[in-house]
Amino acid sequence: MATPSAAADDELAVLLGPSGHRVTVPRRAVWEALAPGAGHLTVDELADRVTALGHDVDLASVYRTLALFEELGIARVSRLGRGEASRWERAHPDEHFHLVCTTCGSVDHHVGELVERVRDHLADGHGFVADTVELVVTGRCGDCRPPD
Amino acid sequence: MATPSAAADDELAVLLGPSGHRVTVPRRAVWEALAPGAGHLTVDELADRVTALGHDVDLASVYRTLALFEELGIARVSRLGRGEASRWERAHPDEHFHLVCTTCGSVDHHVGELVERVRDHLADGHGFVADTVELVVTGRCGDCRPPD
DNA sequence: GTGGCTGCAAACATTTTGCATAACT
DNA sequence: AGTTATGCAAAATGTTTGCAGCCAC
Repeated sequence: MATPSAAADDELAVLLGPSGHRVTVPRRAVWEALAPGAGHLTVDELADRVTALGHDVDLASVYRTLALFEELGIARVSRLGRGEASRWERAHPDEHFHLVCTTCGSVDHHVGELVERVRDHLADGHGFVADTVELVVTGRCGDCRPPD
Repeated sequence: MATPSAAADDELAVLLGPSGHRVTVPRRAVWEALAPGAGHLTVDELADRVTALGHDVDLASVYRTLALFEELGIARVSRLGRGEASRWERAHPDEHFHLVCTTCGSVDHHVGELVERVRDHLADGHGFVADTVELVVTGRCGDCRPPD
């Protein structure tokens, strides 16, 4: 499959068109690589996936594409660990946070009402209008936790 | 004041002594620069403060010192913005989170029960043992918020 | 056709590391 | 004395940018 699907093509056209940005091969490829279920990808991993899809996109273009996607609100970045690279995913409508296992390195999403609660808490008289809420929890996941 | 105070000296001796680490000039200087109330400092800012205190400490030593302090649990690092450098502070006993204003760039602490609540929430049947909880909220602070 | 987008390469910023020397206990 | 920590310099990493040519619109 060396060509991004027509579906992704259309989808991107809808997402990019209104803002006057062009639909290009690198952008379609990055959007596909960033597919739902792909998890939290570093730019390098993303570039590898793009290559696996049969494209040869420069790292700089991947960075520029991601910056654009973030600006448009269709991708999301998080800084998950110490000294680690940024990790990207498609933006979800759901508020969620990240559970980073320090043993196996897995990163899980955790959708919950917690993030919303943070927002509410701040809205109540703290004079701070929350824009983004980034919640990262490190620890040991169920699989890596030493048995009790 | 070219010499770190005796107080900081004693304090560090207490903090480092038990673990067998030595009390040295760079470590005393970094500990002083990282004084409470100094806010969230980048390594560069920290190095500048060290210089202002009359010392000449190499950046590599600042990094090594901070890594040690973190390992000992007496300093804390956060990745606050996109592409930004890490910011350091002395570790507090209080759980807290950060409010980053996207307009004026200020970073405030916000001590609250929220972080604790996150921990409790995860402990209840999610199989994840939380180690650190990092909560960063971006938005507009009271001073920068447009009047209603 | 034209302006936005890409690839390339080089610059940049932050952080880490190897090694000989200096300093603490 | 015996380590351990430091300074220096170089490398590694992640990300950004300038510019000439290309491509979607």
